[in-house]
Amino acid sequence: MQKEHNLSKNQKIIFDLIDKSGGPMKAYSILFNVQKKGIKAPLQVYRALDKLVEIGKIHKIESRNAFIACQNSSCQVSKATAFSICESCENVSEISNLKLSKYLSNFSDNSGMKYSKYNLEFFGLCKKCKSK
Amino acid sequence: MQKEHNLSKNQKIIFDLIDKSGGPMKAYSILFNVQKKGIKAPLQVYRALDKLVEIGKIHKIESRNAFIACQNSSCQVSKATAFSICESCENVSEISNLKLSKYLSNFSDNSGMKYSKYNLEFFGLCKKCKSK
DNA sequence: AACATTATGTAATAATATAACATTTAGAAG
DNA sequence: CTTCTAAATGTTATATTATTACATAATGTT
Repeated sequence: MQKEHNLSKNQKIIFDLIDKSGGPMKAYSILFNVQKKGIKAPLQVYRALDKLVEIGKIHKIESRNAFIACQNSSCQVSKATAFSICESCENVSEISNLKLSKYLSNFSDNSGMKYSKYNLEFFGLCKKCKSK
Repeated sequence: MQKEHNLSKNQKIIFDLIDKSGGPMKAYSILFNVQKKGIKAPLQVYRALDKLVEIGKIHKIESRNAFIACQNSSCQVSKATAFSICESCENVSEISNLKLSKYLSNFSDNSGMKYSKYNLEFFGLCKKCKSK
């Protein structure tokens, strides 16, 4: 069960925007979109983003400097994320594949490192873009 | 076998610096370090980095905006990369694990996407930092 | 030699992200 | 319900990362 976090005003505005967009959004595009709601400075956006990432409501797509709403309701915190990214249309979706997440969460090598988190990004062409 | 690319002057200067550093380096830190060799502008650095990434001599650590020399001589191009990152000391190493790379290269789901590339970043504490 | 491709040089600027400081709000503890 | 603390907000300035645009030079190919 996902713990219910009471989002603050700015956090809620920004989460709702990203969630409704259905895809990845960049920080300054978020800023532009929430200025009418009184959020005027980059830092206000980044602070909300940081918190939303921390509690697992959104994830950062590192290769794109963009943020997407978590599409996996069972994901309490962002400690094991996997995405598929179309290099043509830039569509992003979160992969929820139990076998994959188990495999990666249990991965260990001989480095002596204990892995507590991972992020995986797959790249390719989506169905639509392939057939063009 | 890795194809021998004849690196240009700037590419060679920048690759040698990253390679000798033994770890990840950031673009503007690279710039600072090569100014005495006549490379004066960010763009000169980014152009060399782009090319070096393209031919697989270096990889970008997306979560850190940093670049590291490829530690895997059989890696011709950067299409399948995995790294372990210590969140305390920021040490990064490239993981070369045949089982892992096979598993990920062959991964497919029901999205209809054909994955041609992936990047995986594991986070945790390295041996040294764990014992502190 | 002519051409195409790749690399370089330079200046300006765009895009992404954080530091520092003051104030306010929301919860928890008494 | 008041005192305390942690979290969130507001604001300005600035740091960091990366690209656009345009001119020139070097390299490789036919």
